Amino acid sequence: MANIFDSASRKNSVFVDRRVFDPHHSPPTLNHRDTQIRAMVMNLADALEGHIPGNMILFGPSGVGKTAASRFVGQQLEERAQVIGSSVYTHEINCQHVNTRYRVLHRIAEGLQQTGDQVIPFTGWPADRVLSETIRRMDRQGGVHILILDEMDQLASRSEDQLLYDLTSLNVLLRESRASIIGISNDLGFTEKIPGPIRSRLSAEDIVFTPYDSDQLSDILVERAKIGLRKGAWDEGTLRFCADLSAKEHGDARRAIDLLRVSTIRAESNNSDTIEIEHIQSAHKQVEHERVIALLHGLPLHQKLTMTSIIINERNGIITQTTGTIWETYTQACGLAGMKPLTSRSLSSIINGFHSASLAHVKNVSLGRRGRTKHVSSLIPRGIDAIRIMSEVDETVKLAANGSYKLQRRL
DNA sequence: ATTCCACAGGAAGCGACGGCCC
DNA sequence: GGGCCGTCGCTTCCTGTGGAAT
Repeated sequence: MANIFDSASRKNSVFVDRRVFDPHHSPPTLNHRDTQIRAMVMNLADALEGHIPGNMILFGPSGVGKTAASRFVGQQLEERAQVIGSSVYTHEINCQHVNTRYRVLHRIAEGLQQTGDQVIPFTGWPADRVLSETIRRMDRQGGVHILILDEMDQLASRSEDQLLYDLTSLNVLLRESRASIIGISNDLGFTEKIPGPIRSRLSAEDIVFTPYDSDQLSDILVERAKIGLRKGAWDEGTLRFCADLSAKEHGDARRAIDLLRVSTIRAESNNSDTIEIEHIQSAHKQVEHERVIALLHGLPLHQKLTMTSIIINERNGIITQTTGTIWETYTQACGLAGMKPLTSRSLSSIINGFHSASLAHVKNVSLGRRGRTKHVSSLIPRGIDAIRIMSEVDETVKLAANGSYKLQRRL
């Protein structure tokens, strides 16, 4: 008797090893980042002799290998230290989530937890107590501690000055160990936001990562395909197409690899033994749609109402939307939904958030005597009914959208 | 050269909430 | 149980700003 899983059998899978397409996969070598890796190695070599390596900040947009490079160099450093009998420890912290003084110190201390140590609670202790416990544990371990702060700009933009002060003063407080910081940031100008005295204590070397071009992305994809895909299931021309598409849009290796992964799934579900251009094209559309739908679903209510207002304005033919026109529609929508609107200050921040998430194109413009404002247009791909998608998870959006669309049309 | 608009966006503070400590 | 601490999502207040209009 046939089994429902027969058709899903992976015997003839185009994949050989899916793990190489995992966003957290660390490749054994890192292509096209030799200059940056060399600069990091020169700095960190001091750690092997027990000296304090200089701090570093890795700059560059997302998916250009900053995190991968720091992880790769960190691993190699720890391995080398073990061989020559020296002590080096790396602590990787993603400041997007771990973004306060308390949490960052907590995370470092947690990594050095030993049996018999008091467990530090998620909240409740005075932050100074967490700091002294962290320092105690670092000293107990000895050696050199490399703190890798991914998305470090989150700390500067949240005025976590005290934390940056603590981290840059660690070597004054530590007796038996040393510490060094590797910051990772998308924002080139973020060090400008750090107060002068802390910036000079940090005195980090800047290492810049530029987006991958089409040739480089193509090399990266070929490397992954050699390990992750069945021989004969792909050719360099198809991967080249995938790389061109990604280079044109973002130069982000992570997204290019994901595009190849989805294209492979497409090929498999079409019972094709090989990945073809059309699989990449349809995967490309699918990836973008899925990204936008996930973002829309996850928006908090007032952000949904703001996005609804932008779309309603567009549907009503308002071509150049300003903060003011969005605010009008938004307050109207809130009224219909029986909600108290947020202030225009908050709306302005929400609109900026849409820009960062690539849900809207936002540009600051000056209209001379008619003031300064933003010009806003949605970046929701055609074929996605954003209001319907947001209404699916939030009845309030439906209520607000129906009413305000009619009202606007009467204007 | 000056005025003025419609905001931008930083800073401070508030209130609610969750958690720990004594 | 009350005090303390950290966090979050706001509001309020404020100063700054580009460039067309005067």
